[in-house]
Amino acid sequence: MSPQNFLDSGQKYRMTHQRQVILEEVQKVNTHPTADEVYEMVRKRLPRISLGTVYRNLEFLSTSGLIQKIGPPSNQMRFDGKTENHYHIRCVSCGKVEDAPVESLDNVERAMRSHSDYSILGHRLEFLGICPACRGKETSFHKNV
Amino acid sequence: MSPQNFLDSGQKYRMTHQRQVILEEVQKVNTHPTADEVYEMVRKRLPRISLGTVYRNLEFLSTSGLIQKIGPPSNQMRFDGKTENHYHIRCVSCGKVEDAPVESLDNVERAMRSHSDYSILGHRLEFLGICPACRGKETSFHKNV
DNA sequence: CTAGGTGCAAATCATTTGCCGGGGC
DNA sequence: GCCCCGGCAAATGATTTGCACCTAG
Repeated sequence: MSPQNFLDSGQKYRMTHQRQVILEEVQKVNTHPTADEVYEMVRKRLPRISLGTVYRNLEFLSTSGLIQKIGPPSNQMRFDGKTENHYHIRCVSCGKVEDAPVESLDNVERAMRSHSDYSILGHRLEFLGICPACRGKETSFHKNV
Repeated sequence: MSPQNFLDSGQKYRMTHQRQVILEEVQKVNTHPTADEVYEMVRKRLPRISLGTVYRNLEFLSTSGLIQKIGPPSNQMRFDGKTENHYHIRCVSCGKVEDAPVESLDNVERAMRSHSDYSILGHRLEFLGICPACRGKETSFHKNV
């Protein structure tokens, strides 16, 4: 990947200094920081950077595949009347959530119990995909991811 | 479970009309509605209900185990410098996120591909637990869950 | 010169909370 | 009467966006 034009899309994006620093800071730690924490880290090197820029660039970097977003696939909570443990699949295009036809991963959770020093309370598995209704409809993804 | 006192904790909580209606509406559908959607659904039966009440009762019902919260285990996004597919464990007490020592569930994703009519893009597996540092420290959970 | 980038502040969106009156037991 | 509750509106907290300037190509 060229330093200037690292995306193979047609657009020309620059790896600016701010972007570079944010990327380095996120890669440097293994604490999976929040946007605010990244802001604090970056601010030590770039005191005049703004929180908005950090958000913009974290979004940019994760869209580019250089870093990963963890957690909230959507920022809106959803509720489920079924209380048994089961999994979901979320359409990245329309944000719809349905149940996933997969049996419970009890063995995986059991493995975690022995490999980890955490007290394991449970786990959550979610698939991401495009639902039949959305497939073909859109070229780019909806914001609701 | 008695209709009035359905929690085995010492406290006495009532299954009020609003609570009952919210519970029924969430159980009635399989669309995993957002709080707003629940509000709209419930409003058809209780026009004067407020959004705040819906939020309060969804929280109450999920804490009671009568319904389930899906998605955002925390409402704050986190970022990861590692882009390879890997899993995480989140401490429900302090909100910290670490990598989970579990190999990739390629076979599960492959199974989903054949069982589902979604175009599968990927999956996310997250364990919930209490980290060694937090264990013993607290009796009740931090808000950061 | 044109477009992407940034800093800054204001706006948005989901969610939470304080207040206060009302009803169940 | 006491305490849980619900309606309402204001507060909060994370994230996004509009705007004006700036800078690389």
